[in-house]
Amino acid sequence: MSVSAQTGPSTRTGPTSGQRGGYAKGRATQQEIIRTAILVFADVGFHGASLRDIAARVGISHPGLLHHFPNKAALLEAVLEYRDAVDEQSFQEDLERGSDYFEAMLHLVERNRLRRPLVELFAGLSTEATSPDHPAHEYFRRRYQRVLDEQSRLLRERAVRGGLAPGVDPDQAARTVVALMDGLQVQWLLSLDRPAAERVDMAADLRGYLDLILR
Amino acid sequence: MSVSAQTGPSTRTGPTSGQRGGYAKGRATQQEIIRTAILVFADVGFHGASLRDIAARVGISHPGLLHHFPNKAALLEAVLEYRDAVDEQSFQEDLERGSDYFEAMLHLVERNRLRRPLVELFAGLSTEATSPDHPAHEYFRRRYQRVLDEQSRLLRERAVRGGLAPGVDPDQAARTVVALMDGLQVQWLLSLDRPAAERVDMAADLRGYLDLILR
DNA sequence: CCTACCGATCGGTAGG
DNA sequence: CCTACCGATCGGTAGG
Repeated sequence: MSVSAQTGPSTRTGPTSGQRGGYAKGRATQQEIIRTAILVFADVGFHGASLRDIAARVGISHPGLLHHFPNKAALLEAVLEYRDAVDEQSFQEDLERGSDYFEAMLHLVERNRLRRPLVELFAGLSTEATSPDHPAHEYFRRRYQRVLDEQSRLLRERAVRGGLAPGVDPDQAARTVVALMDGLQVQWLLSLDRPAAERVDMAADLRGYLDLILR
Repeated sequence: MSVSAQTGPSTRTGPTSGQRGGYAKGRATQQEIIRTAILVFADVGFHGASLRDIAARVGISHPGLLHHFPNKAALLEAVLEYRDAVDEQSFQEDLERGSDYFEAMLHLVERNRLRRPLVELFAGLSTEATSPDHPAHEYFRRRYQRVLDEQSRLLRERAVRGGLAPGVDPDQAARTVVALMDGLQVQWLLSLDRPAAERVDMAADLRGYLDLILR
């Protein structure tokens, strides 16, 4: 898992394709650090996490971890980029399979049910990072800007085609959709203490709102 | 608070009413610790906060702080109780002044605009505390249970009087209202970087949703 | 010269 | 409430 030599020829660019073993092992270790950091950050937040804990779970020393990521903030950045890449990939694949945008959003929310650590991570960091001096502040500021802009654009497009219920403001609806997804994550995470039948169904509740505003 | 010997006859509960000056100064210090702790917890979260920092801002040593609150979790509890008391008081006063429940909710959200540290605190802690071993986990579990139950009850009452738009499920709407308030807080906090005119108006967006489901 | 780390330790801080 | 500390652990860096 953390040791996969990969010696064969490769057409890839970057350090992945070196001769004599290349950096493949290093990349594999980085991936495992990122996956482990997601679990730990999700559990105790960025401030609460210790590099020693993350490193120990991976089976290396914490200076070993710092060889791959120069500091804690750099690790956080890699984690956020990883999360975005994972989401963006499956979302795009969904769109290419013919889903419309809001369907793809609902599928994304449904997939999140199987990725509790990622949800915990994102929910926790997005609130931690509202502090202007948090290392992920800029990341989240830009992320929300981007997501809200895209959401507004889509709803305005629908509005001109008559796809919005009367009286619905596209910008307000965009903020509401995003807020709803964030807020439902908290309720869903808290509901995981309860039996499966009583848990919050994030996709169903989001669909409930979309049914109110789309037509 | 956790150790109140209470030997003399007193009609009041707690150490507030001692003779010879009593514990008034101690209570004042406790209040200042709580108010300072709100600022610090809001800024860096529970895990990120240090008792020495809070104590220093109050002007005491950190063992001095621990004289008032036996540990970090106890301080957090006091902070949460303080927040609830503040909110509950103004909310009830609002209802007594004749506001209906949803009006009072909107007023609460409007008041939050002037209490950024409390909003940061609550937004941050509510996500931190989704982890089952977080010291505030039980508090938030119960709080959401209570708020959602009350919200559902109110919406069901409205439904039987015909006060809900057709097709709106009261339980789902309850979760949506709560999720919306939580999610909008994150967007509002992030929008504080921007000029006042571009900031998220939490009350307006909540009203937008209520207008969709109430009638 | 490279990689992938190690054991030890830096100055400070955690809760108690 | 203070000073004076504890066992441990924090993020980060030294030389090898």
